[in-house]
Amino acid sequence: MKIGQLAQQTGTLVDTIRYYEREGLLPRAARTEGNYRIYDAVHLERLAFIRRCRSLDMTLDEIRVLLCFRDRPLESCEDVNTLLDAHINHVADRIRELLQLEKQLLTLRECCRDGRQAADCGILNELSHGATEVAGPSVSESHLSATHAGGRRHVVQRTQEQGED
Amino acid sequence: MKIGQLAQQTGTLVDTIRYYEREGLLPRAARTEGNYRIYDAVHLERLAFIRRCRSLDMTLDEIRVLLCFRDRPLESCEDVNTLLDAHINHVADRIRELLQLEKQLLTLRECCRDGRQAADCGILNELSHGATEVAGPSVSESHLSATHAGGRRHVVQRTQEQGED
DNA sequence: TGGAAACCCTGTAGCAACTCCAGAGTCAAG
DNA sequence: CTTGACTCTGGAGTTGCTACAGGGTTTCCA
Repeated sequence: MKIGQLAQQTGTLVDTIRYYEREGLLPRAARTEGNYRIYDAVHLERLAFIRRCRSLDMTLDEIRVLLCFRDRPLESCEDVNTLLDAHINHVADRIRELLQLEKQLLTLRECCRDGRQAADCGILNELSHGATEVAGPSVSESHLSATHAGGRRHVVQRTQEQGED
Repeated sequence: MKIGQLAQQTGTLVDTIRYYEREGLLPRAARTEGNYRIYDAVHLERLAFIRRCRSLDMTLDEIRVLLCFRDRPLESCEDVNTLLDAHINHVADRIRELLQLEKQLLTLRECCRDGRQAADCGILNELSHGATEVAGPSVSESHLSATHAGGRRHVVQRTQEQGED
């Protein structure tokens, strides 16, 4: 099958598939005479695996490791467990951070219940004046962060339509 | 004061301060004869404000809006409240997403309690085989995402030491 | 058969919010 | 006068894509 079909079947953008190939997550695809990439069921399986991992918010590096294990089925899978545990810890850490952040924000929000002049706004005053410390890396001292996505703003995976066969 | 001192007092990297200036969050600083930036208490206050907002995980765009209100103290601060409410919602959404993700990961982890061969690893099998759907954008359909930081991996704000005065 | 539509190719730039580096200039102390 | 600490500018790199531009290929339909 061609790249567009693979994209559709896995809910991936064509560009993303090419990106994974560049990154070495997918092997270089064979080509037709016209230089089109062609894929088979093995590719589809592998890409589906990658997408499933991504939907669990794993990094490409983490996925690379998992793929590595898939490719060597005789080795012990202990490191898979370790990796997953680490990932679970990342997520748990981030949840804790965000809960704390939420609390701070709600406290801040309490400072100004109704519309006033900005000069009297409790929120602006609070932020200017600093009950919250400045330097303290309260959030994001672990390797993961960001309430807002880095670089992918509207991730509406709109698999482009291909003529139905 | 010079940029290094400002950096130290706010727990900010020098590069970050210059970046904020480029981005228009800080006004262009006056210069010495030797072309060094010089700052005063007003700059320090403003930077501290920015850093406090950042520690609450606001985007630079959100902060720009808040700074705008600070600069026009006679206007109503209603939009400040609105902005903060929106931000709180972002954070709450993200928490919900991550809690769901955590649950999925823990379920996955249950698939392989002890070290086996990778071929028999319940986790790898589960990921390959897809009880979790592929295409579903379960995580990150809102505009914010990322368990792992986009672009800043270890955000250990190590304010570089300057000779003690 | 011809031409348009739909698909594919490569390469490059952009996002957010920085961080880091090179290569050069400035300044204070010894 | 040199050393070292500090500063400057400009540019590249980070993550995981996404979105072009500017071309080539295939397919479909009249």
